[in-house]
This record gives sequence, structure tokens and C-alpha cells, in this order.
Amino acid sequence: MLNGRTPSVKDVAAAAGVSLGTVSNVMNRPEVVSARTRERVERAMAELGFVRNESARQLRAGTSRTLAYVMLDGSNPFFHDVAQGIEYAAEDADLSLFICNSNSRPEREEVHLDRLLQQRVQGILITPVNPDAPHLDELSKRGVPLVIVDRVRRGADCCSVSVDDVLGGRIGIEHLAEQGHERVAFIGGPESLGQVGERLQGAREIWEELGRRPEDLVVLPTEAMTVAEGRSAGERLVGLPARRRPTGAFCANDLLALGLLQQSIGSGRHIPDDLAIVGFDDIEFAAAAAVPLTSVRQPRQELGRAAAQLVLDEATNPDHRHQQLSFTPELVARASSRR
Amino acid sequence: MLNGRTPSVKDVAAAAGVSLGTVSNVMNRPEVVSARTRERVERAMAELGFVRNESARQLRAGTSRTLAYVMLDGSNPFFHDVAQGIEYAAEDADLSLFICNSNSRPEREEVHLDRLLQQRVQGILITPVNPDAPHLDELSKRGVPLVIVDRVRRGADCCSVSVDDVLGGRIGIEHLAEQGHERVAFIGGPESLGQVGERLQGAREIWEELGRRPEDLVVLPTEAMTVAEGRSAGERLVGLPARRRPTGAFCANDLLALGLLQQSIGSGRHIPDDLAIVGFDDIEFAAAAAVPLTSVRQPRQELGRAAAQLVLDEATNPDHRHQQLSFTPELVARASSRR
DNA sequence: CTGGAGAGTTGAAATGTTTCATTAGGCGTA
DNA sequence: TACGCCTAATGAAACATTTCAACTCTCCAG
Repeated sequence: MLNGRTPSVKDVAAAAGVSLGTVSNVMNRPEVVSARTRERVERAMAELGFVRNESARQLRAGTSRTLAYVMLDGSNPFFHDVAQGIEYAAEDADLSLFICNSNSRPEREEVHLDRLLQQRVQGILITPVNPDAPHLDELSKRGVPLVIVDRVRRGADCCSVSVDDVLGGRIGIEHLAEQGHERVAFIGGPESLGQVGERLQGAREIWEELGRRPEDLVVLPTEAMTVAEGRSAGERLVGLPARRRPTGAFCANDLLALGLLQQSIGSGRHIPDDLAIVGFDDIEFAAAAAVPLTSVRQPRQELGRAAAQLVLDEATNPDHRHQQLSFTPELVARASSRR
Repeated sequence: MLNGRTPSVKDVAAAAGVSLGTVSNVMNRPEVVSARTRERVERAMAELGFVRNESARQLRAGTSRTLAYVMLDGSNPFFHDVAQGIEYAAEDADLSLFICNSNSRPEREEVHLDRLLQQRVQGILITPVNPDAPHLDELSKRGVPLVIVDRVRRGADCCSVSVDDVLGGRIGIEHLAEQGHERVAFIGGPESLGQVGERLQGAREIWEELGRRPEDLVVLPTEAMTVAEGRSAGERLVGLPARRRPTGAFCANDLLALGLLQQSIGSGRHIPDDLAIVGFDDIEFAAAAAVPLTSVRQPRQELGRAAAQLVLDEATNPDHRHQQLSFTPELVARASSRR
């Protein structure tokens, strides 16, 4: 009767001598079935090696048991920490987490979103390549619970969780100023990345509030936020005439900062005496760098956890209101910037 | 007629004035339907915003379109590179990839595997906490295509993809010997990890073949393969009496090596003059360390890609044979070990 | 005895696809 | 005109589950 097929509820029912409905009850509402029958059914399940077919469950029940996170860049540990936070929240809610990676390519992002829609996931968390892309509108319109992570969306017609980047920019520069640096660099780009723009904005604000001259905040744009770009920025820094050369550098993320750190040490400079370095994100490797890296910490796991809670609220609470959650960044001072 | 529901093939069929079967054909075998009808159906789909329900498809077709990778440790970039390799292969085969993370906890691993079974994924790739755990047997017995990644399984009743760790151990130590080090340390653990044992074995082999004394290969066991443990090993290293202190250290992975590097520089030693360091894996951050790290490279993405191909072969090819694929590691010499 | 409540169990309907045997219609040939 | 062939389209069955109204017992109060 089974001849090779993987067993179904029907087979279990037959083996236990009960009806389909009872087997289903054992799985979903064990309290309504008597101890005797429950035991019998469970034994049959174990003997047959029954594994519930999730597709059929989902088709009938209309509800899936998975969340999804579409991350922006798998090579940046920051996003894995965010994912970890989401995972914990999902675990608490007894859901699975589907992790996809767009690798900053809009086409991949669309492919992933399309698949997730087909899977009817309960909710989607995403750090989008472009938070204003129209295909995100599509999702909201479709009614799929959606939370933007680590970005904000202009229209604000969906939830988002991010960090106050303007404040982050202020904190980083303020720290360098406090350490007595008269001329500092801001390293990051492309400026089209909303975060870079905001961190730079914060940097400029506080710099002027402290009464410094705008031309003493040197902006070194990069093409991406990678270690390699950090190294290249380091080379450009050395190339500046000594009297225009900053003594402190604030990088828009830790990968850039690590690249800069490496290039600086490699070319014989002493950190922080010749150059003080401040990063952003406070990834695991920041503390583990040769000269431990000062960084503006984002609460990475918290970000993920909060995002997951928002998406769950949207999925389950009928009078859900969209929220723009903003976390406060915080300075973690280490050797790379302290005299 | 739709009143809020998400549209189904039936709705599309009605809107386009054709039958269910025709709509299905448009999606799955467009060549059998006439251009006129196809167009009409496609228009209807677009207008209704139809998205195929994957659960229903899978239920009927009996086949899912996803692979899964259960990774061992989300905080180690090595596994993300492996995952990336799998993802590329999955992309080529037009499959989705489900990424789970056991975080080295056997219970989580089991939960994930159970879920994946319920989802009826096409195949499972896993870097298991313990490659000999009985629940992996279960999977093979069930007939789920299974590939062990970066480990080998004694019984060899399933495919695996790994790197020749004994050879890796030889390569690392041979390099240190060539650089003229007379006394070296092996740092890694716990030894119950098969890989650690094999790398150590290779290290010992070559050390003796080169005519060195066994007691000049100092083993410093660690409790885990993390940056923190690397730092702690560094402290123990300093604690050794000068005449017993190694001048070169071979770490069982890069995280350990980075921790050791940091601790060494922090306590004023010069790398590589006071201590030469060799890591294992060659993760992205190895090259980006303050003193670029010499490492025994594993072909990380290739590992993933090959594993995915094996699992696909097992899933689709009826006369699939299980294989134990072994890649050859290779030395990448950088500043941390070169005088 | 009868009636009713409550606990436990049943079985049919429903979910959204794909598949496949069947039918319809058009066209050329005998 | 009758026949066969080919291309398109059809619609019912099947997939594995959940749900729910209906049914059967058992037990106890009246």
C-alpha cells in the first residue's frame, strides 16, 4: 500500500486504525484527542517515519511558517549579524527564516522577491539595493508584510528599522575633534547611498558647530564600501600635501576603516599617532583588528530582532500601524583613535 | 468574485475566457498554446497581478525547487563563501537556496533538518556539528539527497566535499620550516574536530620527515576556533620560557590566527620577526589584516559549487554514485610569515 | 427511562496547482 | 462528402493536508 512512497496522513491513519481527521488533530490540537488514541497515532507515525508535507499544510491552511530576509551584501559581516537577530526572533515565534542575498544586484533582488512571493512567505525583511525602487511598492500593495532594514523609505508606506545615521556621523567626528584633531577626513561613498549622505551630513553639522572650518573636513569619496576601497583611500590620503593632510579619518563603515588601517600600517604609519581612525558598524572584526578599531556601533542584532517583530506584528495584528524605528548609535572607543 | 483573495489560475482562466489547463500550459509549456491565447492569458495575469502558488505547484508536482544549506557557524566568513558557491550553482540550476545556521548547536541542527524534510527540499547540503551523528543516517535512509561539506563521514554512505586536511597541515608547517623556524607551535582545537586532528597529523608527519624533533612542535590546544581563543593562545605563548618559545605558529583556522596576530602586535611583538604566523582557510579578512596573513587556502566557493553539483546529481541522476571529493589546499604566502 | 451535555471521533469538502485522456475544429486528401 | 490528421483547448482527477459540521458514546440528572 505504501510501495516506496513517503507515507501520508492516510497511511498513518490506516496503520493506527483511526480516521484522517484524528491524525491531523494529534498534530495540531493534541488536547482534543484522548491519550490512548494519541499514543497509538504517535507510535504509527514513528514506525512509518511520517513527516508532514509542509506544502499541503500550507496550501490548505493558507499560511506559511517562514520569514525571509533579503540581505544586501553577503560579504559584509554586518548583515550576518542582522540576520542572526532576525533568526532569533523567528526562532521565538517558531518560524523558519529564508535568507537570500542580492549581492547589491537589483536583478537578483527582484528574482528573490518574486520567488518569495510564490512561496507565500509570512513576511519579508529586506535591505534593498534602492529603497525607493518601484518593485517594493508592489509588495506593499500586495499586502505582504514588509520591513526595510537599515534603510529608510521616503514614502514611509511601510515599516523600517534603521539607525540615526546623521547622529552617527556627528558622534564619529565629535570624537575625533575631542581627541584634538584639527583636520579630519570623511571616507565613504558612493554618496548616492542614503546612509553615506546622512553620515556625511552629520559630520559636517557637528564640525561647523564646533567652530571648525569646512575646508578642514576633507571628503574622500569611494566607489564602494569595501576593504579594497579603504586601502585605495589610504593611498590618496598619503598623496595629499602634508599641510593639507588630515590627522584623523572617519570611515562610513568598518570595511573601509580596516582597509585604511591596513594600508596605513603597511606604509609605516603609526596608528593612532600618525593617523587616528574611526569606523562605523562595529563589526566583530573591528575589535579583532591589529590595532583595535574605534567604531560607531550599530546595534546589529537588535536591528534584526526589532525588524522581525515589526513584520510579525504586521502579519498578525489587524490594526497594525507602520512605524519608522530608529536606533541610536553609540561610540566604542578603542586603540585606533586614542592617544 | 475575487473579493480580496489573491487571484488563482481559476480567476485568470475566467478573465481570459479559457480553461484552467490552458493557463497552466501558458506557464509550463508555452509552446503548445497558440500565440493569440497565450497573449490573452498573459494579459489577464498581469491585470490581476497573478502569482503562482508554489505550495500548490509543489504538492501536485511532487518536486520542490529549492536546495538547503545548513551552515555550522554564521560568524565565520568561511561558511558564507561556501554558501555563496552553492548559491551560484543553485542559480544556474534555477533553484532557490535556503540557508540555515546551526551555530554549532546539535539541537538547532536537528530542528532545521526536520523543517527541511517537511519542506521536501530537493537536496540538503550540510556542514554538520558531528558528521557521524545518527540523524544524518536518517536522511540518507529517507532518500533525501545529502552532501556533507567540509567534513567527511566515516561510513561514506553519502557524498562529501572537503579539503585534504592532512596535506594542508603539511603545507603550513613545511612553509614555516622553510623560513628557518626551528621551533613552531600548532594552535587549534578541540581535537575532537576531525579537521583539527588531521591538520595536526599532517603537521607532525612533515615535521618528522624534515628531521626535526617532535618536542619542537608545541601543541597549544584551544576550546574553539575563534578570534578570542586565538588571543588567549597568544598569551599562553608569551608565557612559555624563552628557550621553549616557538618562533612560528600555525593556526588551524584564520580566526585563531587573527586573534593571535592581534594579541602579538598588541603586546609589542613584531610580525613576522618575533613570531611568524600562518593561518588556515584564507578568508577575505586574512589578506586585509594589519599584517597580511599567510594562510593555507581552501577553495571556498569551489567547495560549495562542487557540493551543489553533487547534490543535484544525486537528485536527478538515477545511477548516481556517492563520491568523496577532496580538494587540494594551497599556500598563500603573505607578510605575516615572510622575513 | 429519558434527555441532554460533553468528550471523542469521523468523513467530506476545500485549498491551487499540474497532468493527461478526451474533445473540438480546421484542413487537406481520397 | 467522408475520412483521417494535426493542432488547440478542455476539464476532471490527483496531490496531502486542515477544517468543521455531524455523529456516536458515556455518563449523569431528572
